[in-house]
Amino acid sequence: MPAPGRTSIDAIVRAAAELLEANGPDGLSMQAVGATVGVRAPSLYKHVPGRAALVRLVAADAARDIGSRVDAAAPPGMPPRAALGAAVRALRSFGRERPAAFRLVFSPGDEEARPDPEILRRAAATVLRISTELAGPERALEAARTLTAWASGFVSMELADAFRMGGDVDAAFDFGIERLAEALAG
Amino acid sequence: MPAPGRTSIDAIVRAAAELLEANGPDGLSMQAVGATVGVRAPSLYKHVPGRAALVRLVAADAARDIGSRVDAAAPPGMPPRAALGAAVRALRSFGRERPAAFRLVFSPGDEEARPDPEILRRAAATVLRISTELAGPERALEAARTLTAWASGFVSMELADAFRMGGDVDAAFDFGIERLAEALAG
DNA sequence: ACCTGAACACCGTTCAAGT
DNA sequence: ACCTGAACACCGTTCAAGT
Repeated sequence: MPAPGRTSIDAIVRAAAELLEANGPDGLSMQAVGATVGVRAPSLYKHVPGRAALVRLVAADAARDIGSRVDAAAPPGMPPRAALGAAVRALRSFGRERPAAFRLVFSPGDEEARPDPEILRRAAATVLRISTELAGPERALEAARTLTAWASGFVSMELADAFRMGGDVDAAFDFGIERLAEALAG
Repeated sequence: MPAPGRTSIDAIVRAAAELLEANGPDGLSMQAVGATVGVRAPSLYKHVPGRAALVRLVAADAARDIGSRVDAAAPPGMPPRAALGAAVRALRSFGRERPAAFRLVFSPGDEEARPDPEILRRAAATVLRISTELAGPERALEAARTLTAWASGFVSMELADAFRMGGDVDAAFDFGIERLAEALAG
């Protein structure tokens, strides 16, 4: 009769995500995760191969969440300009709710922390659909890249508190949405 | 007669920047920096208050470098659309030459690693000038934020190897430049 | 004035030993 | 099958002692 197992991979990933959001990347330590789920750090290695893999699992969860939020916000059939706004607003909302998780997904550092890009494929498909409707199939990929670069860059800068010249940041976001929609429609 | 000092703050920052680029953030350890400049790790504390401060000095140097490259690429008097292209191309070049330093400046993580935003002010002024010429004084700030978000987002994604759907990434960059120039000109 | 080794408090990770 | 304490190799940082 094997021991029942005092914790689970789900509880571990959840604890890691909470610690990351509460105390930053350094706060996501194996010892802290263990303490949160009620186990010693070495026991975590029965559930996950190491810290890097755990961080990657957190990132993958976040990427899945982003994907389903973007998909839900901009369902097929929505007029493309409205869909563009809804999709990037969903991304921005996620960034504000879970800034540390957002960084994990979109910050280029930490090679091994990045989730499998496949996970963001559904979100990518939605952005590509919107871009096709706006810019036409010939220019869809370039348009999708322009849109994604702007949206992720804007939210990254906002989270980094990089908008320091005053003014209305919400207005700048709306400005970007409008101008990009026009620009991509060409 | 005081000891001459076997190393210097300049040599330390230079060594830290090289280690960061060569071996990533974890490679920038006090011990490795000490070994590079020919001193034991504790001696570094005579020159710099700690690792976090050292990382910040590396980031500040990188930000200064970005600022002067952008300024030099897009001098006053250049037609605004050409200046826009030149400025963002200079940013992209920097990112490709020093990806780790680019991440230090533009990645939202690592609160304490970010350089004083004041350092990027010259570059910000150049972008704001270009944006004013394109979008007019009323919309200059929004336009500058749109442009900066897109450019930094694009380079970040490129460094993260996030463009995985094939196609020509250079063409997508040029597409972004053209469409943004039109969009900001309104 | 600068540099050193030793020490301290933390990491992540491995592993033999327990249940 | 899972959990543990002990151990190992690393960190950053402090500090008394050397020159």
